Amino acid sequence: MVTYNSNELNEVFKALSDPTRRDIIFFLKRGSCYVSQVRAYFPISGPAVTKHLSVLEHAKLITRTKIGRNVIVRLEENAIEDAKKWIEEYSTFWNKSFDNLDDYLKK
Amino acid sequence: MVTYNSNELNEVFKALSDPTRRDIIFFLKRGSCYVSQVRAYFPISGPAVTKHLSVLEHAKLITRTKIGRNVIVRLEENAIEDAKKWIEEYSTFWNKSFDNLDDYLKK
DNA sequence: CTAATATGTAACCATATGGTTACATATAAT
DNA sequence: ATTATATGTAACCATATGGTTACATATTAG
Repeated sequence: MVTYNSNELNEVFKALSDPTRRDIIFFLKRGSCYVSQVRAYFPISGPAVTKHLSVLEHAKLITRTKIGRNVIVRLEENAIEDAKKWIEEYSTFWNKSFDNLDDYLKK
Repeated sequence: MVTYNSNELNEVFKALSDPTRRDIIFFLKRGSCYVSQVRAYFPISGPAVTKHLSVLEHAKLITRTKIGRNVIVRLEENAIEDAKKWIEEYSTFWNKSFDNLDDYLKK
């Protein structure tokens, strides 16, 4: 079975599958910030935010850097490129995809 | 809380989060086919395939068309565009994202 | 008509997921 | 030194997820 799905890509898509995590990513697009700021912004508990950040970090979509008692969260650009490429590859060949159905419908 | 996540977009990302479903999508890129062909190709039970197809159909990534006792499965292109746009928007502004951190690091 | 084929549904199961509260730890402030 | 703040961990819970087997239904073939 041909698969285009590496473990890394799977982590990225899993991470992107939760709307709160996507919101966190967009929140971070405004700029890097402290975990405390993410916690303040989202209407979920602190530990819930920590979990989401851990998922995002594991997928390499963000990094966490401890500075004193604060932790800076920043976006990391490499990982999402894989997902981007996957989707682009998916849509690039789109219009070539229906030959079989067309053949069928001509019968 | 600003959200860029419509229900539709969420369905798409949820659908894409499973590696088997992504494999099904790539399988269908070869061309539209019968459900039976998808069932034959993937090493999971028939009902498992049916479930995956239902998720993909609900996310509007595929359509199912019943022809006699067969069902033709084909990719549908509109839905994934939303996910593509989301990711593109994410990466478009990437390099502008780190001003806050930069400010911090200059201190 | 009867048998075979294609597909989907029902019921069930183990594990994953996303959330919570309570607590631990480390650093900064007073 | 003591208190307050920032963050993460532990334990737990309800629900979602992806899988299975058994069965139902619809259509085609013999």
